[in-house]
Amino acid sequence: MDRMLRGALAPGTWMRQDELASSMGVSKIPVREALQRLAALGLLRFEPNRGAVIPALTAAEADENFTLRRVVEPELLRRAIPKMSIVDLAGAELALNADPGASSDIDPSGLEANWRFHRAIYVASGWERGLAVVEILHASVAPYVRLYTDSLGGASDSDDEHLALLAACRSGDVACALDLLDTHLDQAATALQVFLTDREVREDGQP
Amino acid sequence: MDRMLRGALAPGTWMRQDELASSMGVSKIPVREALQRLAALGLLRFEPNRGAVIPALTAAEADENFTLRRVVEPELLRRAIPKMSIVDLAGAELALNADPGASSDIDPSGLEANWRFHRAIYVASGWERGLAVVEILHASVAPYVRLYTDSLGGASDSDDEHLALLAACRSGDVACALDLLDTHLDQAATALQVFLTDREVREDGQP
DNA sequence: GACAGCATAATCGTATACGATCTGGGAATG
DNA sequence: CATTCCCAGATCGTATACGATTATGCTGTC
Repeated sequence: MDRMLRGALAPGTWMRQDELASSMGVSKIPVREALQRLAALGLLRFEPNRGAVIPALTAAEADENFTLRRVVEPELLRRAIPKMSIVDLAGAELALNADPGASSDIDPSGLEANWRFHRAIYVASGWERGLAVVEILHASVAPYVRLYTDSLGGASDSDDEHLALLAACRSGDVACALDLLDTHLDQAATALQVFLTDREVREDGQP
Repeated sequence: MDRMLRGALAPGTWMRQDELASSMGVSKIPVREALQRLAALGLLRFEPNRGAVIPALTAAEADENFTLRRVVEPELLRRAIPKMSIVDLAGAELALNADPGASSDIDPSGLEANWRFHRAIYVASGWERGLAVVEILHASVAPYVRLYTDSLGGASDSDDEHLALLAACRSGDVACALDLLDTHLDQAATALQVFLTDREVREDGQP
């Protein structure tokens, strides 16, 4: 139910309560409560008497987002690696392998699979709060990452980085893993940054 | 309305919906929506058919909490200091001065005032998301900080640290400010840690 | 033809109502 | 006397209903 918003909907979309309610076979009340939860996380914004809308992200906000991820995720990774069991490793590998094959129709860019991979690693850290924070940060940029990933034909080049990261986790090489994660995030951040700044100057031209 | 939960209520307290509703002169529905927002932030937990309860924090979770703050808050501070206007500085000073004099009845430990001070600095960074994250982290440990601060007679010893931090902000000395913040958080973290571990072993004795 | 003004439809936000679930205490039983 | 069962009160979660607010399209006027 909440998963529908993890990057699947475009910014600016209005969440019609009656529509969601009838499509899910419930009344507006549980729908509104779910929307309020998402709004509290910043994935949605309630405007008075107008309902909930998926907010647009400025380039500055995206930059903030990735900077936060680049300070929080290393902490998760650092603590996760020594704790990763064989099952955790297998789970992460599974998330990776599910990626190229069955790029499902609702996730053509493999964005969900990508996040499941990172998540599978981070859960081993035992840091629920930190994982939640990162998950929100990831979700709030997801709509944009999806936009430019879909158009640019997929993020298959980052698969190598994922494999290398998984290998580092397996061998317990924390320093190497942290290094890989940092470049991984850095590349994603710059890619999104050029996409957003392009979009912003384009919109300044014809608002 | 949400402010009632910013550390004012003890863990384990059940949020009775009818009670809140009638005390605020509204029905349960807006109350439930507010509770859902808080639950999304982890400040509350909904248990099926039992309502919302303020969750207890383990020592490990408190440790995670402060570790996150110690990686996020420096980023906020680093970006805030060069941007702080004269109004921002005055706002921070005001929050400090309001602290010792009028320790209000609902905030005997000056915890609210303490947070307003830090917040007044961080808002200058322009990082809304990061500020929100830190605010949640602060709020979720607030009930415990309140417990040991109230009993130990107040955190007047940290006023010096606050003054020094404010001075560093004024002079634009980022390195010094970061150092002060780190020790500030470190002290708070260790104090809470001994309090919680004490509490946990005491509860192990008679569960 | 463009634009202000109004009527109508769509949508939101919340009060009320009601079935479902949980809690606590007393009666019945071994 | 301890234990189990059951019922009444309390509380939750959600469907329905309705006033309030906003969007939309039409009409009349300049």
